Amino acid sequence: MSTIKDVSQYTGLSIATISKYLNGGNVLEENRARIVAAVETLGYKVNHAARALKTNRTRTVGVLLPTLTTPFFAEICANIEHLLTAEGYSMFLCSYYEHPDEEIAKLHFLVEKSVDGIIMVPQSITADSLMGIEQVREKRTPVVLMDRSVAEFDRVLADNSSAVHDAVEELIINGHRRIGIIIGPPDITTAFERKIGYERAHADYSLPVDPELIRIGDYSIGSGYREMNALLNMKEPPTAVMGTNHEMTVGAITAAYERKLKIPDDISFIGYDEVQLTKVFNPPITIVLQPIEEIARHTTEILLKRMRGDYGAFPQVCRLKTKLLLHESVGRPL
Amino acid sequence: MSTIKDVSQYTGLSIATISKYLNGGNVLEENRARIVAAVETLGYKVNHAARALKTNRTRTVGVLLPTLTTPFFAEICANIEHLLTAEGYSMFLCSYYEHPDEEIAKLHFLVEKSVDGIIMVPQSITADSLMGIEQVREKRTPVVLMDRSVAEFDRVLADNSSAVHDAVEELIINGHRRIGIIIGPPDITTAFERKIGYERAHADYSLPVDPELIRIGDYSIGSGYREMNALLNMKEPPTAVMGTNHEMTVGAITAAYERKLKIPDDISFIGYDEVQLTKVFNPPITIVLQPIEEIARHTTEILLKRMRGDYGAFPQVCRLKTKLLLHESVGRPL
DNA sequence: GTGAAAGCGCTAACAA
DNA sequence: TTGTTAGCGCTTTCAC
Repeated sequence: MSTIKDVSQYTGLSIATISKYLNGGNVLEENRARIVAAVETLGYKVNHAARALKTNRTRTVGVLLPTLTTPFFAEICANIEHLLTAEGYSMFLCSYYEHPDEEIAKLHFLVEKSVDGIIMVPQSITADSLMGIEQVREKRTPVVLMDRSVAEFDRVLADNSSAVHDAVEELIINGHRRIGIIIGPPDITTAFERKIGYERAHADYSLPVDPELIRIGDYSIGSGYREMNALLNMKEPPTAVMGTNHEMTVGAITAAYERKLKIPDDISFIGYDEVQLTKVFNPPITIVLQPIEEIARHTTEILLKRMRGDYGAFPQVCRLKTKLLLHESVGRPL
Repeated sequence: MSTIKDVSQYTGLSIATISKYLNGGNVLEENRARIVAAVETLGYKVNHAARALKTNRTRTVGVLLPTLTTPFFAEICANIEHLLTAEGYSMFLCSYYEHPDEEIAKLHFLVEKSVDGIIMVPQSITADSLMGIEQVREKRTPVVLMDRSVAEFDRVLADNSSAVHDAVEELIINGHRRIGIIIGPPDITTAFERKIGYERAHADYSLPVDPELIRIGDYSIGSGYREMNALLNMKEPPTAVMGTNHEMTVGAITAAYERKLKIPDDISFIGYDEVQLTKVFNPPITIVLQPIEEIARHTTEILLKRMRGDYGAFPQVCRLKTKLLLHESVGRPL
C-alpha cells in the first residue's frame, strides 16, 4: 500500500501539499495534475485509520435496531445505508434482539468503536441511560432516535395516533362497534400512541371502549396469533380487528385462517406495515402504511446536520404522516 | 477522553506496560490491580483508530448483500452480526441493490475502508473482478462468498439442486406430470443449480421436460407474479408450480389468488424460504427451507479462520442441506 | 501556494 | 516483568 509519502516523493511535492490537495485545498494546476497522475499510478488510497487518529472522525455511523428481520426495520435500514453511502459514510449495523441489556451494551459498543453518530430505534432505554454515556451527553456522538421516542433527543416518528385513529374510524364508518385491536407493549411509545388513537376514534363517535378488546402483544407473530385467538374466543367477539405491526398482523391473520374464517365476510381486518401484505393475503387487506423512505431520510438528514456540529433546533421532533391503504378486508358487521 | 498515557501517569507504570496488559500480556498482580483501577476511574477506552494504524487491523468485517430487504438475506445477516459481535468484530453492512456496478463499487468501498474481511453474496461479479482487487488477490482481505458461487473462492452454499429435486419429486409422486417452475436468472448460480434439480427429478422418473414450463424470473415479487400468470395462461397449464425464492413465491401465489384459484384444489404449489410463509398463506404451503443459521455460522467461521491467517484447505466449499417442509399446498392433479 | 515539523494514541521491538 | 523508543500515515499549524 502506498502512502501519502510515496505520492510526495513521486511528485517531488511535500506531503503537506498532497494532504492539502486530498482534502480539497487549492494547489497549482500543474501540481494538481502531477498529484492525480501519481495517485493513479501508485494506486494510492488514504489510510482511514491514520486520518481518524488525527481528526477524531471516522466517517462511520452506527445503526442500532431491535431486530434486523422485521421488514419495517430492514427497509428503513436499506434506505439509510443508501443515503449514508452517498455521503461517504459507512454503516455499522447492530441489533439488540429486543433485549434491554443488549440494547445498552450495543450502544456502548458503537460509541466505543468511535462512530461519528448513531441512529437507533430505542426500546427499553431511558434518557438517563443515554445521558449516562459521556460521548452522548457531551454531544460528541450525536444520537438520533427513530420510530420510538425518548424525551430530550432528536427523533423521527410516525404519527401513530392518527394512523390508528383513521383506521379505526374506517371500521366505525363501516358499522363496526366491537373493534378488537392488538397493540404492542405499552412501554414502547409507538404502542402507547396507537392505543391513544384507538381510544380517540371511539371518543369521536361517542362509542364506549371495552378494555377487553384491547389486547397486548409484543410485536411478534406469535403474540398476534395468540391475541387474535383470545379475541375470537370471547363470548362476544369483535366484528373487526386491527393489528398494529407487520408481525402481529401476520399472526392474527394466520389465526383467522386456521378457524376457516373468511375476511371480510366473517370478520373485518386492518393490518399494518408492508405493502406486500395487501396483496399476498387472500383477499388483499387494508393496511396502515408507514412512510419508510421519509423516516429514513429525515433521520439521516438530522444526523448529518448534528455531525456537522449544527445543533440548531435541538431536540428536533419530526412527525410523519402514515397512509391508510384501502383494500378488501373491511366489510360491514354481520 | 483519556489515553494510555493518562493510565500510565496515574499508575506510575510505563505506557508499554499498560499496552501489554491491555493486549493480554503478563503483568505483576499488583500492577494489574493498579491498571484496572486506573482504567476504571479514568474511564479509559482504547482508541481503535490508533490501534488500527499501528496493527493494520480494524476488527471490522464488511458484509455485502444484493438487498437487505429479502428476508432470507436479512436473517442471515442477523445471524452473522450476532456471531461477529461475540468475537469483538463490528459489521459494515452494504447492499448493492442488485446493480452490477454497485456490486463492484461497494466491494471497493469496503476494501478501502480497511475491513479485515468480507462476506458477500455475489451476483454479477467474476473471479477476475475479485482478483482485480489487490487486497483480495494477495489475501490481505479474505473474502468468503455466501449463497452463490464464484470459482476459486471460499464459499458456503445450499444444496440447491437437491432442494428442488426433492420438491419436484414430491410433486411427481403426487401424480403431477406438468410441473411449472419459476427460477431466477440462470447466470445466478443458485438459479442454475435449481434448474438442474428440476431436470434431474424429471430424468429420475423418465418424464419429459417441457421447456415452456421453466419460467425465468429475477427473484422479485413482480417477476413471480408475471411468470405465474404466464404459466396459467398456457393452453395446457401446469397442474403444479414451484417458486424458487421467497419473493417469487409471494408473487406467484398472489397471481393464483387473483384468479380465485384454490390451492391445492385447483393447482398445487411449493414455495421457497421463510417459515412464515408456510402458515400465513391460506392454506399453509409446502416449502423448501434453507439452513439460514448454518449458512451464517459456517461463513463466519471460515472468515474468522482466514482472518487469523489460516489458509488451510483453500478454497473451501461448504454445501448445506435444505429441508422440505410438507404442508397443505400439494394435492393430486385434477 | 508550499514545506518543515509536531503529534494524534497506540504497538512492538529491544534493552534493562 | 518493565521501560525506552521508533514510527504507523495522516492533518495542521506556522513560516516562507
